[in-house]
Amino acid sequence: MFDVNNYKGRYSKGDTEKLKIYHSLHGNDWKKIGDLVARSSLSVALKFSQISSERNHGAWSKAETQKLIKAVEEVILKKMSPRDLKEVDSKLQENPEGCLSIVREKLYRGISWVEVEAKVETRNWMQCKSKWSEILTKRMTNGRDVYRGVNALQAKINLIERLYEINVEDANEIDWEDLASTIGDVPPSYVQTKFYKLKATCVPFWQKKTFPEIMDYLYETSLPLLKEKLEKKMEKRGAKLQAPAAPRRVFLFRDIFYCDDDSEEEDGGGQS
DNA sequence: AATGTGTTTTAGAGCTGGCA
DNA sequence: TGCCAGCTCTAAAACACATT
Repeated sequence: MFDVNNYKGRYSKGDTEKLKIYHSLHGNDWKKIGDLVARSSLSVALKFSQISSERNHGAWSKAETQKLIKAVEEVILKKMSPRDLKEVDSKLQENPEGCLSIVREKLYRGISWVEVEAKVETRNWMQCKSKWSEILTKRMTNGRDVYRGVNALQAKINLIERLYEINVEDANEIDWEDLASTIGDVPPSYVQTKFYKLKATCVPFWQKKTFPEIMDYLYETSLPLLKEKLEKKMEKRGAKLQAPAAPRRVFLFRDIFYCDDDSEEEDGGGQS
């Protein structure tokens, strides 16, 4: 926070090349390297850990995706307390058809991403994390278009109204978990990114504004526009709104970690 | 201090709907 | 009908915060 070399933006090709060279010269002396490329020591250390392990780039292959799902499942199971595991075990006994359930938060909180990275092998932890939240969102909502067409409009409206209502002074007081319910049964990180997007596209100079200022703008200026837009669309063709699904407290293991590869191809509609 | 986890931004591909 | 503007999605980077 107090380092003038923070907030320097992305590393260019040349920057990363320099970083490699300096690392070969100075080893893990991040402070020195940071000085040389005018970045904070933290920044160069993180960047190097990303580039030192040669990882795949671009779209995920099917096999990789499978591997990731499996890895996340294993890591979550491993982390469960002995008591939880016992419970799982006894449930398995009385109901061998495997209706194991898992509490919601375990699906996205406290996952050790380095462990996942090690199991997936071809991607680094950051990539794994992004990809997982994408997969999870899809599986939690199982195929509903929570953020498409009129639903997207309604979701934005709900989001702004709810945020305005709770009236916090600072963005980090927001309970995203709670806010998620205005969109549907989605992970909190999903709402977060939607909100960032919203403010970035609707609010001019948002970077120079405080959170309450941003909220005021969204509520007073953007909200009416969104409502108008929604109305227009609704009457155009009797588009149907999907009420946001209520968040479930627990999920069935098999609903999240199934390993068919119907993830791509066609959406096939919801089966059983 | 290093490592691990969480949050916020950026970039760009790809789709969609309005309009010339 | 084809093009453009604006949108969402996907991927990943940068930074912040927490733990050990």
